[in-house]
Amino acid sequence: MEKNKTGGAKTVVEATIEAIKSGIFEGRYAPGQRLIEADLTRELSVSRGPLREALGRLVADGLVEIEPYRGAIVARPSREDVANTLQLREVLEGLAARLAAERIEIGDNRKRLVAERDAIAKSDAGLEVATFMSDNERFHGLILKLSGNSQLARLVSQMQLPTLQTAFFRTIDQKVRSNSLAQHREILNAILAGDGGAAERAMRTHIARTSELAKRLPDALFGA
Amino acid sequence: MEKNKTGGAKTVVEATIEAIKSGIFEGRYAPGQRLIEADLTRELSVSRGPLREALGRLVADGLVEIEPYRGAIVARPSREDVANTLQLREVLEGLAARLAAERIEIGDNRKRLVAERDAIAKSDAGLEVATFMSDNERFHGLILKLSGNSQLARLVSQMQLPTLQTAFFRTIDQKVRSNSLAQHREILNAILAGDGGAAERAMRTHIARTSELAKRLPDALFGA
DNA sequence: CAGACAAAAGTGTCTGACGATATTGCCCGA
DNA sequence: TCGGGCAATATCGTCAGACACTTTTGTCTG
Repeated sequence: MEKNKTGGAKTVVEATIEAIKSGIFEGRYAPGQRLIEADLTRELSVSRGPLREALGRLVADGLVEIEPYRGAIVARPSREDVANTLQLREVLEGLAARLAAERIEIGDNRKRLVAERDAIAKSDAGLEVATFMSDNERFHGLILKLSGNSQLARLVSQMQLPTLQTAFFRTIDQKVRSNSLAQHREILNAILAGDGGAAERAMRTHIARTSELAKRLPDALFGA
Repeated sequence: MEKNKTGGAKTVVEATIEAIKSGIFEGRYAPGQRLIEADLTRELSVSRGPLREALGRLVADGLVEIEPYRGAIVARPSREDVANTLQLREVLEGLAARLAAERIEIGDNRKRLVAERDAIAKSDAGLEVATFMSDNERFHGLILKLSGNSQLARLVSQMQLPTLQTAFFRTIDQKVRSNSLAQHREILNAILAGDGGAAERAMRTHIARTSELAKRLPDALFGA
């Protein structure tokens, strides 16, 4: 039925994937850094088999790159990759917003979205970067869920550019953040009003804004 | 073993992936069929390590599903999965067509597209199913390439529903096929004319048509 | 100082083994 | 006879050790 979630990873492979993922998210493994099997087997207490399987799956997720006989490194997307990825997220999340608006009366969709709106309103004031990041992720994730298209959620989750996210969110200041929240509210209201067109436009504008901000990141963060 | 096939897959893992993939494409492994490691190691002359790694990557590609302690089976997407996937391909390939039109004067894009138009014109007449399939794949692949967004090509290639493709193309008759070719020509001309809007609309219509056809597939092909 | 050669590091793969889990089929008592 | 329980089997998940191959590093010679 459902996939497993954070916490109860059953197999060693899954646990290993989670460990490496969190290492990348938390910045313990930096973009471009080599991931040497011998080290990882020691750190994570797994043998090479499951470890290699885990690395292989992370390649498919775009978090890791492998070159034959040279090993695995934490992925370092180029500027072009980032721009391309955000361009796709614009259309995909735009679609998600439109679908969510069209399905607002299905199940408890409206209730969940209202709850999200309240949550945003509450944390609006003095907001930490970490709070903003988790709020942001929850917001986008919710809309993908409400779109009713499970493939959509799966695909976008593969386009998170996780190796750059922390760096990205550190560069934007409070004004930009509250601006972003305002856009979230606008999207939310359009969805709650059942106005698919407006929701899609608002979401696309929101992500286009993000693309502009991403262009300002320093060169050092990007790869070939 | 020997030096191997198309493209030059270097490692055993890659060769194994190719072997299983082609097996699925050619229908030698049917949707829902169990893929037992012991059998595959014998058939492909690889050991379990690389084999498991290959299966893991195929999972990420959506061609195979793995349930712990129960093994791997060839993926059997549900009707809903198929509908969702095609909905996404509609927006993604629509975007690709638009971008391709906007970039028609870049590099040798126009030349490549003209060559494709000629190729289509030539094979138009008495067309085999196999010919149609490869023409179709080449056409869609070319437009993705010409879009200039490499992420786009990568993403769509993960949404091929390969386990259903052969079955799908067998169900459609000659009239539908030549109809499809006509749509291809329309898309092509819009791109060559540099009309992004028209190209996107034509492509979206084309894929929406495909969605309609997919709905007519028999229940037996789909999974939970 | 350059090029060649040797050592080291690290990956790719194989083999064999063992415990864990799921499935199958049999046995037994009600 | 029939359903539940229990062992046997099939298969997977993981480990450990070994060796070949490739890339990288380091050193030596001319």
